[in-house]
Amino acid sequence: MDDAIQERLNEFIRRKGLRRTGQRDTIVKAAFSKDEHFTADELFERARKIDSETSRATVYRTLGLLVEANLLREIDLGDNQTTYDPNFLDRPSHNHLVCIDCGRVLEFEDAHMDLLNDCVARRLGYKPVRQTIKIEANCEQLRLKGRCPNLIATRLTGKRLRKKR
Amino acid sequence: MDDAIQERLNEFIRRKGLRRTGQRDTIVKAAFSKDEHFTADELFERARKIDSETSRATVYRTLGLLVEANLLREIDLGDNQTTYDPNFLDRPSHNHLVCIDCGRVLEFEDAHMDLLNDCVARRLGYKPVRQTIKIEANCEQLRLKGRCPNLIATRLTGKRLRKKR
DNA sequence: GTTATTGCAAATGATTTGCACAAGG
DNA sequence: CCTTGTGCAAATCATTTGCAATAAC
Repeated sequence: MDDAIQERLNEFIRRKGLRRTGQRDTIVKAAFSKDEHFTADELFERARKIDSETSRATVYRTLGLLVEANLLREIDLGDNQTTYDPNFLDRPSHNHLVCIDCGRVLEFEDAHMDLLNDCVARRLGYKPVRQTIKIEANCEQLRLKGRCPNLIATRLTGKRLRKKR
Repeated sequence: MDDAIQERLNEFIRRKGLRRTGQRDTIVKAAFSKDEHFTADELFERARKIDSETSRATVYRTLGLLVEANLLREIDLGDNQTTYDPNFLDRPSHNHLVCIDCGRVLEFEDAHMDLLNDCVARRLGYKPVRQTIKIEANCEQLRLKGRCPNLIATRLTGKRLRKKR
């Protein structure tokens, strides 16, 4: 996957008269090492493991570039920080379901949905550019059986249970 | 409209063992005086016109209550502050189209969309609680005719052209 | 009278920025 | 070289919170 990303980034960098640097390579590598969503701070931690000199400021600046180059997309998971989604290159129009119980985020795609949104926008006199759908939902398994493996895993790791701060 | 809101708020306040206060009445009046979306700061300004003693802290605390009571809903317009939508009592499942050109926000409802989201969530094993759709789009009028009345109005008032901070 | 509420100022936490130094082309 | 990139620490900005004074019930 890294090749396509590197190439798009190089192209973007060239077009804007910017420079390819070691720091940017490090941060890009960290960002696309998994297909998981991440926050600026999580990326900072990952990048530090590759190069411990990495600064938060550069992480933020590089995130800005990657979003502008359409390699990352900002999503809002309802905690008060921006989450970055590295999966829009592969699936350009996916959306998110956030489990209210455990905070788990599922991605889904639906062509009908895309089409419908497109129609709605046009009917209103607009040309749709981007659509964001977030479904917040409860886990059926938890509701019916009183337990949900994700919730248990979440509690164990303490990750992604980010409500309001 | 104010009656239904007051009643729901009173009920909520009673149920939680809270108190009805002059400040809360002021802020609620300010919040529901128009059907426009607003930010905490905009509400603070409005409330100040009714009672100049009003503090920002109380506005934030009251906003929290109103959201919890389902009288207001938080929406994310992509600037870095929470926007509050007072129109969910009337139209519980509406969504938003944000004009990329002028920042204007249009509300729309679509039953097919609701149904589709519902199906998608259930197929994934979840019971949908809330769904948020945001369409970002360009104004056709602006694109075709080179001008858009909203854009002009926006530029004149300087309001709602909030990009990133 | 208790307990919740308020205003103020200080604290917080994510993100941004100014600046002097370092590194790409 | 000349300009862009980087780390650091300080600055921002929306939002939250501790606390002493005040107001509901």
